[in-house]
Amino acid sequence: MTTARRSTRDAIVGAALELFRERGFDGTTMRAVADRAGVSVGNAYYYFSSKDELVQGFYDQLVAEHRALALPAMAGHTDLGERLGATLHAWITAAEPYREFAGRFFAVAAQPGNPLSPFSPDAGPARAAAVELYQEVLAGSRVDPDPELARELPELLWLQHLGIVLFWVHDRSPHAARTRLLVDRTVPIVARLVRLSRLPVLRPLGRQVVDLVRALRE
Amino acid sequence: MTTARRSTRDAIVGAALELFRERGFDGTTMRAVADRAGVSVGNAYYYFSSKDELVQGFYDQLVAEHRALALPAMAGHTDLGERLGATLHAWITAAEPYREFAGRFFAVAAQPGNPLSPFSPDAGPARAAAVELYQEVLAGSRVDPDPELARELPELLWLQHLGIVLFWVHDRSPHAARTRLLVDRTVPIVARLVRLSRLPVLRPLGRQVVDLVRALRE
DNA sequence: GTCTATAGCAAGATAGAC
DNA sequence: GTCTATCTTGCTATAGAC
Repeated sequence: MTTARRSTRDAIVGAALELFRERGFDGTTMRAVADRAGVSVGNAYYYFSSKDELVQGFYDQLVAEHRALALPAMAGHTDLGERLGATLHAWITAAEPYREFAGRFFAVAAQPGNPLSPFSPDAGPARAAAVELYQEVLAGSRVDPDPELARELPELLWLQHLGIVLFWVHDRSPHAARTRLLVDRTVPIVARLVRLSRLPVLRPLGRQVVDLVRALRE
Repeated sequence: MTTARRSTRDAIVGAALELFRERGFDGTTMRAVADRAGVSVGNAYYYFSSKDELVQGFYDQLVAEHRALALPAMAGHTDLGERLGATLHAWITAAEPYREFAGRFFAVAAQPGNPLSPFSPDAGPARAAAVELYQEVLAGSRVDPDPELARELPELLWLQHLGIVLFWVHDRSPHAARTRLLVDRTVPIVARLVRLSRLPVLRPLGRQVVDLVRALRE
């Protein structure tokens, strides 16, 4: 990618992010984005084939900010619940500035076939990075779950993360207070389940969960 | 509501559903809907103030069909897993004809603030009806869960339903085979959890779940 | 209160010249 | 790669018929 291409592209993404924050997603026109970026509408479409695609820039930034916040936040903690809570709260903090239009964005991302969808093949690397973060959450904690379950746990925690995000998208409370409440109440449940997974009565349950995850991955 | 009003409305919804199936949601223009319904564009907007609102017709129809399929399918069964599985499979069957555009539709519905969102106040009645169906699933089954948990169980099962729907939306496998697999694997897990909820080791967990649901309802 | 017809705007997206 | 001009379509407005 030439530097000219790179800088035009960056200018468009930058203008779009500014405008999304100022006026929200719907309030931002492609004309306005092109204007602020100093290019023509046609040129903006040369780089991004739709308005929806513009939010890829937002997405990349958010993932990076989340990681940057989460790693130091859980450093020093060894309790799974604490690490998990720190990671999820870090996400809420990182996403806060984008609340106004993030709802719209995630609705776009949730569309099947959309490259931004966390389940789309295009999102493979981003998804792997997210799962890896939860691997780190687990690695630093002194837990001893059922070994079979342990292998699927990062992915399961990432699924929990997605659920929290989905809730957040619909959360209209100030400072996402309800989502933070959800995190605080959900994390102990998950931590407890992981702890109990070694219990003989729960072993079959754990196996069923593992089988489920594996069956769907094929 | 006069019969004239009713039939015009039905004509518009019918035309929209036909076109959605033929060309998808995006491929269907309001002009085409009005054309096929034999009304003017202005009249279509008189009944439905936006294109999104047209899918309310689809939604209503789907809910009715689901109920009509689910009730006989679980009749005669008393095992919670069987009843739950029958209900969820019934939904997949009812939704099958709309697979092509349903993804787009649910993406619209998932947008916060959208009246079609299952969490919006406008959707209160529809949501209550859905939760009630799961009350019936439970009522006809011989299970004896922890009593506190039992009161929140219909809502929790409805949440499971939403999760399945979310998966289905992204499921591209023929005849939604993967979603059916998910149902078959998830249902025993849920049924087992409900059964185990009386166990002393699991009581605190059940309480945490109940507290969570109640805290978020406020 | 229900409906037609038509004109027109705003904004997402495209075509084709350079 | 970039532009200008144009198209498309969701949606609104208006004026009037019954």
